[in-house]
Amino acid sequence: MGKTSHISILKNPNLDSSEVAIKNGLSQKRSIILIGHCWVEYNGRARSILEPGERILFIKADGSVLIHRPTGYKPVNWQPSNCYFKISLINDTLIITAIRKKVQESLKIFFDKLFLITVMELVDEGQFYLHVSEKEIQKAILTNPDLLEKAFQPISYEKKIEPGFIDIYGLDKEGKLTVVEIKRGRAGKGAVIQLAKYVDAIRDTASRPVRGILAAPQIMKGVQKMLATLNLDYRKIDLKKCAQTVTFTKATKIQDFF
Amino acid sequence: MGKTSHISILKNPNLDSSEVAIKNGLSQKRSIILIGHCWVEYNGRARSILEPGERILFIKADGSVLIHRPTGYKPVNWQPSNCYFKISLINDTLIITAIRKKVQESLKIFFDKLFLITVMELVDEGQFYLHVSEKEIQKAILTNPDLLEKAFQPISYEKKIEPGFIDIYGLDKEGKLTVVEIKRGRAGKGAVIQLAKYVDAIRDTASRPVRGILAAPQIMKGVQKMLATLNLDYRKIDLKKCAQTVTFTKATKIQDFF
DNA sequence: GCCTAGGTCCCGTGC
DNA sequence: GCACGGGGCCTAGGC
Repeated sequence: MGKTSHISILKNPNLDSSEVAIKNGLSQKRSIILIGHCWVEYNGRARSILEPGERILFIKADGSVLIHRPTGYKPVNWQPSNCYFKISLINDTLIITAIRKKVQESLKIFFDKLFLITVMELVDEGQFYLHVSEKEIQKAILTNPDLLEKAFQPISYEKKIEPGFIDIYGLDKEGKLTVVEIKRGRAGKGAVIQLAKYVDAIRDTASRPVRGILAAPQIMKGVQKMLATLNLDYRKIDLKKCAQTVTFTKATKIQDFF
Repeated sequence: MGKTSHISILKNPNLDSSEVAIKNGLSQKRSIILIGHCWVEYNGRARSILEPGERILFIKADGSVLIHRPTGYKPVNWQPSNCYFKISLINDTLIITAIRKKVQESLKIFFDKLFLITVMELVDEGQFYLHVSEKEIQKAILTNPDLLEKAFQPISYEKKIEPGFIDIYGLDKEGKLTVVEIKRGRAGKGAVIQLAKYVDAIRDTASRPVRGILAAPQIMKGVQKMLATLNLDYRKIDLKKCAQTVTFTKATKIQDFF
């Protein structure tokens, strides 16, 4: 039995002490990893049987369950989060049952030998970002203007005018002057006001028709209406495609991408 | 350092010995679990950043990678099987890079603290059996066509036509050409569209009347109406009878499933 | 390599 | 609650 500030370990535990350790871990909402020899039955939307073998069982703090074989990206059996557990020890077999209530589904794991039990309390407050920055969206659109709109032609970017900088300035497919305001996340009314300001400024100096486009992956409630009132457009931006464009151009330029 | 016949464990290892253990584990095609404090960068089809926190890194013997946070069914970052690795130790940071060659993608995991390293050789030869899959329903209907409809005669299955594959193709009791689309769960509008697509394709090539049947245990709201509009039929599938049919033919013993 | 389709898909979003 | 679409979907099967 080893112990750190975060982790308790049991090596080659007998099934009795395993039962205790698992029950304690579950009641304390810890994450648990069991490595051992087991077989599995699943009953629910479908049914499955997994014959005996050595696997890794991972029970997370939120009640999700994963059973992993030594190969393959996917767990062979699993249960999504928020399931509850029953632990029992019958005839030298430790039985862990994970039950989902919403969808009537149960997963039964039978262990006859455990090699290692790890019970952890992991502290993980880090944010996860699946994204590209506003600069990268800009770069992606400049590289591949179709990401904004078919046949768009950029003229300049970060163009300085009186009220500030225009993200992208160009011509649409009909040759109309166009101001593009980019937002990385869900665009709100502030973005619309910013765009309207630039469009007005350009219209004043150019004294010819000017289009305004709000480019963002999403817009907030009511923004569509506001845009319509001000006669501005919204173009949905596909962040994934932007990421691909940026990554690709970067990778071809910078050798040591990998 | 503890050791069983299958498993090597390092508790609170320093980064130097971690580097050695991981390199050895990889070269011997073992499965490796790392528990520690890390941050992650992913670059490929999309891009992501995961800020520092305590997680579990799981590298499988086939070169698949999973990074799990303390909650959630899915790994926060991952790499499918067959990727290769680079391990380096720079400025008190252990960097594990997992690279996919087919799709140009890289995953970088940076550890500044490791709590536990587990290196395993898991022996897992057990077979996995999944029942009540779409394939099984298909097999059941082919074996006993009455499960679909009285006097139905299958001609072929997985028949390739222009838009895709027809699950079952046959003749109904009146000898009319029939396309069957099978769904294992509750069939939605997507299934109807799929069916309609195949029926149209067959009608074009056969230039005679063609029936379309959606075969599923249940259908979603509005699907019945959609089918009626498109002049397609629905046949409710009894999963229990399908399972029995397949069980009998395969002579596998799956008692009290239902 | 591309395309097609299934999945115990899971998961978010909108109704 | 149900229905629908997206995912770094993954994976298997054809061509």
